[in-house]
Amino acid sequence: MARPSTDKYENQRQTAVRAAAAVFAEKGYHGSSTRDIAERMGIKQGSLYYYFESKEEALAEVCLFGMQDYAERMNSIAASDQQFRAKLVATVTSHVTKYREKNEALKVYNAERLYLPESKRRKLKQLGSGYRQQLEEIFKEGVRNGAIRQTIDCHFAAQTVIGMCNAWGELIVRDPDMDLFEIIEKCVDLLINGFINKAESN
Amino acid sequence: MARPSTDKYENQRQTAVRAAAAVFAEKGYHGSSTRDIAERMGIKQGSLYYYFESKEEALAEVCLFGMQDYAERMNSIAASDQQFRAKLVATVTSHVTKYREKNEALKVYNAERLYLPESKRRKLKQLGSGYRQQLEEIFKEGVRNGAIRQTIDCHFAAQTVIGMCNAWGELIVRDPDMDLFEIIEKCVDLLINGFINKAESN
DNA sequence: CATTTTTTCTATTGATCTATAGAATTTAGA
DNA sequence: TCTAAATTCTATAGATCAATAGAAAAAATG
Repeated sequence: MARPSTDKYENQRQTAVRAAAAVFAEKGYHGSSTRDIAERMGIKQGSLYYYFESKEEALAEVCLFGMQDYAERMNSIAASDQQFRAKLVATVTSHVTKYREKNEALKVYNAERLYLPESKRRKLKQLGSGYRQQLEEIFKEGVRNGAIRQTIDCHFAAQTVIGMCNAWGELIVRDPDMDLFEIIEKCVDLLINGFINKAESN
Repeated sequence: MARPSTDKYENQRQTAVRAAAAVFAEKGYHGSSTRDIAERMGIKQGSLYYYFESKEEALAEVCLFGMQDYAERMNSIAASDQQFRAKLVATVTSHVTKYREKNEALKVYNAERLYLPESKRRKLKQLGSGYRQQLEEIFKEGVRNGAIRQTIDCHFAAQTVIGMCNAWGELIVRDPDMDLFEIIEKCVDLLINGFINKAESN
């Protein structure tokens, strides 16, 4: 039962995680069979259990894979020495770009992670709320140095940015031809300036 | 096989749709069994088929139930004689409030509708894109009469508002204690004004 | 080449699930 | 009350699925 640590094993396991991500993204966790996953990577159903202890473990791995460096990137953005606006651009870019890169895994994280039992979700929760908190800090800093309004609710702001990025991420996954750069630009413009026509504003 | 049209039948069918909505919302379509649904309404698994031809039909009904008057309400908002801002407030209010009212059904519509076959999704698609188009029209009108900037991409704007409302809807469903009014206010404020501190803006 | 380790396969178990058929029960109408 | 219709139940067929055990094949090692 001990896992070999050969190169081939690690490679195949990575392949398995990606295959699971693709299948889960398409059919949902409960709608996918272990047979689907195995077939996608060119092995038989039973052989999959050489790489995963259970289907549930596969889901956990996919979610982690989808979340990981995404959370790490936020760490470096938050710690960086940029202006508020630059940090916001970096956040949205990082978030939305992830959907293009490992599109399936992040989608699975958002849509299916709640089916994991508490024990397997703990680490994910940590990553997720760490992400949100750091984004919140960016907003708090923005308030402090006057980049954004004093009245902004930073918790609300962070949740909204995440929600907006996820919503566009979904659309991006479904339509690979979409222009990422354009979307990022427009999202940031909306977040900073709103839709209002200042010339007419009271 | 013909369906009775007694009051009791209609009532029980409605009960069945709501039960299905609740179960699908909690466990997902594929994660739910017809037994779960039947049990929730206090009948046996087999009896459920007196009200639905198939599990899939149940999903279609739930989605329709979740979308219907939600789309209708948008019709009347778009047709109304209000200013841009009022229409935006009405839209966000209507959208977010729906999540509180029939919370499960709308969540199911968003998360599970793609599992329906084309044939059963056609009507839903119509409702959905009708909704988006009317929201787009509201923005176009706003551009025309100068309420919002000329440079706003109305398609982007509509998608973003929908995405933002859905994201908050999800959070609202998960936390029943959330203050709807506050969220609506903040969403609209963000959409109109952005986060920027105008006093400092260049 | 011989042997050990790694990887994949086959075959199967037991569970669960959708859907159907027909019996039993309840309700409504004459 | 008697009868017909409506509603629910029981029982089961047929299919699929996750997971396991052990054989077979492939790859690595000496």
